[in-house]
Amino acid sequence: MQYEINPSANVPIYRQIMDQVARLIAGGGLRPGDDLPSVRAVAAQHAVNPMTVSKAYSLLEAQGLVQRVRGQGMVVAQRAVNHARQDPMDMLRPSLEAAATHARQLEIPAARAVAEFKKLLQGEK
Amino acid sequence: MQYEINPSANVPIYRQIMDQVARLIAGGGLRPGDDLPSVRAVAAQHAVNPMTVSKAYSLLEAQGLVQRVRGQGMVVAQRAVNHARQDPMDMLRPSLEAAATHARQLEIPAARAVAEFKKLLQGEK
DNA sequence: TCTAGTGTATTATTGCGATAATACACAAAC
DNA sequence: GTTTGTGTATTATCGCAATAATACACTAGA
Repeated sequence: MQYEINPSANVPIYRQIMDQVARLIAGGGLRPGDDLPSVRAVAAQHAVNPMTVSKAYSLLEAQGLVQRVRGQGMVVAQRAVNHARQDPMDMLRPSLEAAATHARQLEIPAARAVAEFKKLLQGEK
Repeated sequence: MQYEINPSANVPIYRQIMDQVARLIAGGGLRPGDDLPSVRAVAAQHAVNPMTVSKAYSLLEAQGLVQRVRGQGMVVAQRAVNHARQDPMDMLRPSLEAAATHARQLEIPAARAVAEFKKLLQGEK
């Protein structure tokens, strides 16, 4: 597993990690019992401070999505799926709304925006 | 004119303003010579500090998108359109890419994501 | 001229995200 | 038992975003 982290994004790193884990659990890419990448591994791969990763994991644990196994690591909680929102679409909608707002401000025709979106969805699978 | 500002977003307020103005100019919603909402008006409407709005305007001026008319206000620069990216789609793509990534992580079928995107584009026009 | 309306400079303060460098408690493997 | 690998607590520092409260320079209009 590998996180997609953008240090220069306007979204805090610890939040990028949290959101990705939450989506992967909701989507099924991460299942109860699965291990999460270790704090140090993530920190090294992305040149990020370990405490930043730890912060993300701690908050995920507080949300009940992840459990800490002492001396071993972080594991997706058994009840994580229940804690995830019922409809994954509810987690996607904010991103779609943002894109729709931007398209409107840019006065890009809906058809063109949709076409480009399709291309991006299919292309990088 | 009215900005859409989300104080609780993870994007800085001054950046939200900047991005909106840039998109409106690129899209044609704001044309050279048009007035921007006054610093104090925006600050009052959104319960935001005037200096935060001023910061956004100053940076937009540094980018050449906007000009300051002393004692009067901010005006969209004549050459603003040239300074805007050639293809507005280039300004939209990042949002679409983010949404596509999220859809993939949530394992939402492309067809469903596209359908929801269409709905959002048409619905709130 | 006076008033109201522009944007801005100034100074100080608050909170958050992130880093750095250690050190600790724990578990699995050899 | 020592080593290696988990996550975490601690303390301090840094930079940025935002606020607060004034004060200034300028312009348009009554």
